Amino acid sequence: MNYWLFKSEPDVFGIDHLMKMPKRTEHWDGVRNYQARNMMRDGMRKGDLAFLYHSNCAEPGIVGIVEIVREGYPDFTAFDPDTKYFDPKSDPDNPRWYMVDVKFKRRLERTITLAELKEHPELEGMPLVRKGNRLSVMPVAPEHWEFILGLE
DNA sequence: GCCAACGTTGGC
DNA sequence: GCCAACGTTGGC
Repeated sequence: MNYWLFKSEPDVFGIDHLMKMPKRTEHWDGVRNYQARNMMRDGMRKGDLAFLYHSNCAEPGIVGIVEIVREGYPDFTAFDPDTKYFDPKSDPDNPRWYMVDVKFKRRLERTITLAELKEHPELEGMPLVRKGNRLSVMPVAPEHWEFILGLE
């Protein structure tokens, strides 16, 4: 089992939106970064767990846990000119972008803020706390996963 | 709203 | 293949 982290903007699609979806499940579309794409297409397995992180908001931080319930498949929003994720270079016969389905597992008892995560030398290796990090999907080392849950 | 950091694009 | 220009992300 592997651990991951998904960023989302709570104003666009946050944990409150996910909780209200049918089966509390939604496809994680719109990722348009090759590193992130590779992780969703090749790395994530059914049953893997991931932190849900809220970015671009008053209190950026980890707010909950989701589970991967469907492994990588083509991101169909790339084929639809009516969506803002449309990418004419993604061919349905050779899709450029992939997504997974995630299911709400639980909220954390409190938001573990980015500021707090940065205070712990144990987490220095995390891409999330590195300056200028812009990856919207990233792996979480098991020891970091456990450590963060211990902060809850 | 500012701006640093980053990924992508495209000219050469 | 290099690299400057550009657009975007995201913390503050």
